[in-house]
Amino acid sequence: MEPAQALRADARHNRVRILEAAREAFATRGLDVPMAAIARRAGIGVATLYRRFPSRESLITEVFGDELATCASVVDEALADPDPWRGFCSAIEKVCTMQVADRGFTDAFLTAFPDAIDYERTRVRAEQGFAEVTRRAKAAGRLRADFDLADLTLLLKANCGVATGTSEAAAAGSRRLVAYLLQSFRAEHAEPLPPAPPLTLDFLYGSATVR
Amino acid sequence: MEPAQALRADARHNRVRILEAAREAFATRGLDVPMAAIARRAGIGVATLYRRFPSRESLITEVFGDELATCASVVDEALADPDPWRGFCSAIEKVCTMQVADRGFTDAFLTAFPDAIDYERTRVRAEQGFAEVTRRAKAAGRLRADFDLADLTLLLKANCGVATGTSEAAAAGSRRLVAYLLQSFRAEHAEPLPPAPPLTLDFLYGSATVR
DNA sequence: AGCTAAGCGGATGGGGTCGTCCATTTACGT
DNA sequence: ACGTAAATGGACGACCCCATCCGCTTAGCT
Repeated sequence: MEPAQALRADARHNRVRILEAAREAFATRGLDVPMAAIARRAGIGVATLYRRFPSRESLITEVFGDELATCASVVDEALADPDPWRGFCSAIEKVCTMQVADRGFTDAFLTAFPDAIDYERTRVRAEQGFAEVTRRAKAAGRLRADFDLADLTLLLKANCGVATGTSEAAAAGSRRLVAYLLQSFRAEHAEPLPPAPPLTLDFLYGSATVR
Repeated sequence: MEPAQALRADARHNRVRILEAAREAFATRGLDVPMAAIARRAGIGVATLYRRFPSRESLITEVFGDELATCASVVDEALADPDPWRGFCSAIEKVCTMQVADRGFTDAFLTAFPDAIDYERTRVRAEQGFAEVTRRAKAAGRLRADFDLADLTLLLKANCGVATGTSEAAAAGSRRLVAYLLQSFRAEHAEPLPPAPPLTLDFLYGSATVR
């Protein structure tokens, strides 16, 4: 993942400064913050930034690799919870909180990364873990049987819509939305639903691609 | 609203072509489609566009005035329905469908218009009408008592998040989200919720302002 | 038909971002 | 201490978008 071995000491140092700056910048200004702004915040020149990360995408991938890993660990925690339903709920709540806190993270979920292998690998791992959480929660009779994995995407995208701005109000909105939806996800009193959207790429990512 | 009287015939003609082109462009490409693209689609020069609508905002206001009026009439239909709950549900379903069909409409809901009076007036009218729908649905014992008007905004914003792209999948997602939420809104089996977000401006509009 | 003001659209300047090039600086092995 | 290759950063050209200016065209009245 990191060919950062052969780098000279100063280059290695700058590399982490770039990543810190990018994380901050993405979090507060979203994914399309100018590259120059990131460079300035890191206290380096634009050229250095471009040499280290040839495309904006590679930078994003690197930055959100960590946060995606956090997602995966959230799923692992959910799997470790003896109560499948509680695990299910807290996993969703945690991820949604992360989304609200970080605007770039929100965007990253909506954006297609044609060739970010590591990224995609972790994502798939988290997804499969969550599928297992789902399976258990259904088996325990707490999660409605017609819950579809696409409903997770649905919830995340809905949460994205609520998470505009980083204000406290957005956080409150997100909490409430999640509470509403979790209530609907419960097996008790479940009523028929329209079919889940197919989990195609253009639903996952809208039609957005990073430039 | 329309000082289009004193215009020469050709100018009047071009004005409607601009509006048509703008409606299409906003619907398919979102609110920040280049002005030049609108002009080209309308088959006129940029200058003409700017003379007729000095700011992008004035154009948006004009274009979405109609659609907002449709919203208001949707609310009126809901008020006319003898069954308050059915009115409540169908109003929400209709507006959400509109949002999915028109990307610009979605954006318009998220964007602040500091001085679009007509626009704002209609919006307030629709909002008050919906408040009445809400009151009746609660009185009929169908809508949960702790439903807050901010929950409508919450739902609309959530729906915006789902409505990226104009694909059929987005429509299916929206329908399912709405079904989930309407189920949670029902009075029966309602459970405690975290507090509703305050209906402040920065929640309504994120921190977005049209440029 | 002819006049005039309204209307038109291309060209243009100003601002902003992207991504590269190259002269200069700096780390690090000897 | 010194030489070399790695690393740096500012300047630059290309592109895109906004919004205005100005010389030309045309509708509509008499």
